[in-house]
Amino acid sequence: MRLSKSLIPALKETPSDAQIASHRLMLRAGMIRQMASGIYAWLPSGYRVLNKIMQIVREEQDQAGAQEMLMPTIQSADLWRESGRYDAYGKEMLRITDRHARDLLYGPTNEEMITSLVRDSIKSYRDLPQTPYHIQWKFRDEVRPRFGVLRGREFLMKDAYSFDVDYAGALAAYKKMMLAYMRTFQRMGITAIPMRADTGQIGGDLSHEFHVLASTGESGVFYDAAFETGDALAETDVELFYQKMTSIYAATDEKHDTAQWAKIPSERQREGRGIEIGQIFYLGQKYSQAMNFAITGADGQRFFPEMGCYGIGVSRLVGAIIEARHDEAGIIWPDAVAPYRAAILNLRQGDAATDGICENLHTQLGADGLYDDREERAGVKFAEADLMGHPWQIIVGPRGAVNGLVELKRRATGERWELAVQDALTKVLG
RNA sequence: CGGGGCGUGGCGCAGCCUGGUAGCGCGCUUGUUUUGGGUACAAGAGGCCCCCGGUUCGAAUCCGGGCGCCCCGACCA
Repeated sequence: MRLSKSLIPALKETPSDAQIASHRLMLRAGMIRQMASGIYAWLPSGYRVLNKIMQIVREEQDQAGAQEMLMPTIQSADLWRESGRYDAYGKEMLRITDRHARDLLYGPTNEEMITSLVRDSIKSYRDLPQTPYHIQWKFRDEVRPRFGVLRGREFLMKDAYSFDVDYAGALAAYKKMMLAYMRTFQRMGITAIPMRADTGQIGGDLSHEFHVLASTGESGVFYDAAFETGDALAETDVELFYQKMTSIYAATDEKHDTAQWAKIPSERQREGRGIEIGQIFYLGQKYSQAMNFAITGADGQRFFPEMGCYGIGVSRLVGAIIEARHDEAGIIWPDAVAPYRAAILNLRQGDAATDGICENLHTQLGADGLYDDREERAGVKFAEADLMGHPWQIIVGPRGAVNGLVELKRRATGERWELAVQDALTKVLG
């Protein structure tokens, strides 16, 4: 992409209504623009990040045996009356009336809908287990939206739902999903920690929240340093993984148990702040019962399937990753989710040598390269590249260009190398 | 939902108290300059001063009513 032709409106000054780092940086880097309170438009570079995150989530869900589908954003109130949640949900639910005066709502979650869908098509225990998921926009009419995409009203979420014949099956699904979540977050270059959680409005009695460590996080977290080593993640057997993962202490401040905490050697005690980016729940038969989803078992008797639900805040992750990965100059994208893998900075636009090298690099990098071909001073290009946080900057100036050399800069570490064009490219692509 | 604050060119703000033909910085356009960390000079373009009503000879400014947005708290993926 050529920066001169892109819709990536970077801002030199900070918009006054952005309080925290990720919100400020997303606005300044031209990733998003607010369209209404808690509602954002995703501009090209922000949308690229969103898509990369979505893709990683998708791959890991598929890997865990879940099947992708897509449910609508608008739901019928009748569906929610079946479970009793239409009245229970409160003002966070955005209620809509259509021209025929029928009650609709913009979905805040999809338990009712998926249960009804599965109920209508699954009639035998032989068809279970099933784990459908989708990645769709949700709406919760928060009293007070804030922090940009971390706490918007409209947000993109991956939600999966498992249906099993018995508790053992549901538990196996739960464990498998926890493993998939940890792999998902690891691939995105962030440290996430699963913590025992309340089940809140969703229901059920077994639940974990996943928190990204970030100094600006909303909740205080306490955890055992054993999480930092990543040993448990190397475990490929689901049972062993789950055992290891859940035997290490980790809790948010609400669920912090000081007696348990005291048993951990002090040199391994870690306190910090976290942002919740996902939560998994064992639901039991709450919804299958409420919505009369019964099927015939091997013994010929009718039974209610055991359910679980599993959410990841996809749009929130964009903000959470930035909270965890930024400095005074701007964002520091992990390679896997960066909008562009490398920026090509032409320091002397119009110079035959620099133009030639830049065009060549731009072609070879394809869609993952962002070419700053604007008629701007070097300082402007440096500052903006740091702000946008590309993992690599390929700096092409007239001094090196005559000898076929460019400077490669790694955003995360500040390291620089003077390299031949092809060597720089190899390093970036490697 | 309680408490506080703000709406003035794209962005950040001043002007409002004490009514009198709308201003600054950044950005944008053109030219010159500069050429490896947000360059300098010059000339320009761009505004229903959030909306509606009232007071007044005259309202960005005073009064009333709306709407929007932000911050603190309670609440939440």
